Amino acid sequence: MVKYSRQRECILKNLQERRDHPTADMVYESVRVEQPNISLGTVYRNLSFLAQNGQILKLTTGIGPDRFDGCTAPHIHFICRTCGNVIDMEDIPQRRLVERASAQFDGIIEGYELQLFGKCGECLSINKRNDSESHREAFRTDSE
Amino acid sequence: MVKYSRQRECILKNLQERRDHPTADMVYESVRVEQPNISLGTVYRNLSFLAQNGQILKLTTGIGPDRFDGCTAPHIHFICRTCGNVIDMEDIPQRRLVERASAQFDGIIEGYELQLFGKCGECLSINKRNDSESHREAFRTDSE
DNA sequence: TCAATAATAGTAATAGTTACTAATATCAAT
DNA sequence: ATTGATATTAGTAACTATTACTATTATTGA
Repeated sequence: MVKYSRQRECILKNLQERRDHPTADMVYESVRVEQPNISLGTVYRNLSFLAQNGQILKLTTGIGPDRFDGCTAPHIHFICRTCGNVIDMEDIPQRRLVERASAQFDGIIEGYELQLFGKCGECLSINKRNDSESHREAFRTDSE
Repeated sequence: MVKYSRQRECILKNLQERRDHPTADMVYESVRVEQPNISLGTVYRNLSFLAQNGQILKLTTGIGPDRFDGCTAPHIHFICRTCGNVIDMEDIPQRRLVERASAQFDGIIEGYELQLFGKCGECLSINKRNDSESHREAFRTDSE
């Protein structure tokens, strides 16, 4: 039996209002403005709950922590291998993919996930900037 | 400057000879037969190294630890949401996917990854077995 | 209003992975 | 073959992301 909770509603609303793909920790920091006493465990628990209910998406990118998406309409995710950010792209439907795959398989295919990898526009321009600067100064690290 | 190491060769050979998709720990246990003193850190370091060189694939499934694949020829991975195992499937090329995606984007798309999710044949039959047994006995947990 | 129990905050524990360091192995140049 | 530079290692510590635990609080149906 599922009971209402102010915290869960706040987490869902937060995800639906924003257009990025935050980590659990980013949601935590953001929701803390309205719910100062909310705990990180509650955020994780509710993100899992909401993802299992299909109200949000959980994205495992392989680069840093998992990310979450309040938009459940079909679309593709581009993942930047440099900064780890996720960028939404228009859906490009893969026609008959599941049928064709099922034909060579004795399990059940429930769905698929298509992720694009590469370098985002921002990381590209940082690259260019660093390249041109490298004539006059040493390599600049993240930590400064 | 890359230097030869017996350990790295052994890890690569192990992955190329097997047809499953082992975790780092599974590779470690397997390689330990020939290299009893190899350390888990060495396995992780070399798996990352080989993946970056394109000699093996690193698969982040979102279910349990990362998995590795010695077969770099294009093919699709099915991931069982119940047991986490990865099963190879024939390639179903996504024609013009990257071109179409690039058109709406200012970054660089280097590649894509298509993963199918569902329930593998083995987990399906365990389900059926449990269903029919449930008439006579209580639910059997993993831990016994 | 009350009892049952779902959900929480806060914290501890865990899994997977990476970082560190002194010792060892590789390899190009003697 | 010997040497020196340095890549790689084993072993261990540290870290990050996530889950589990527990006493307390909130929700809800009766």
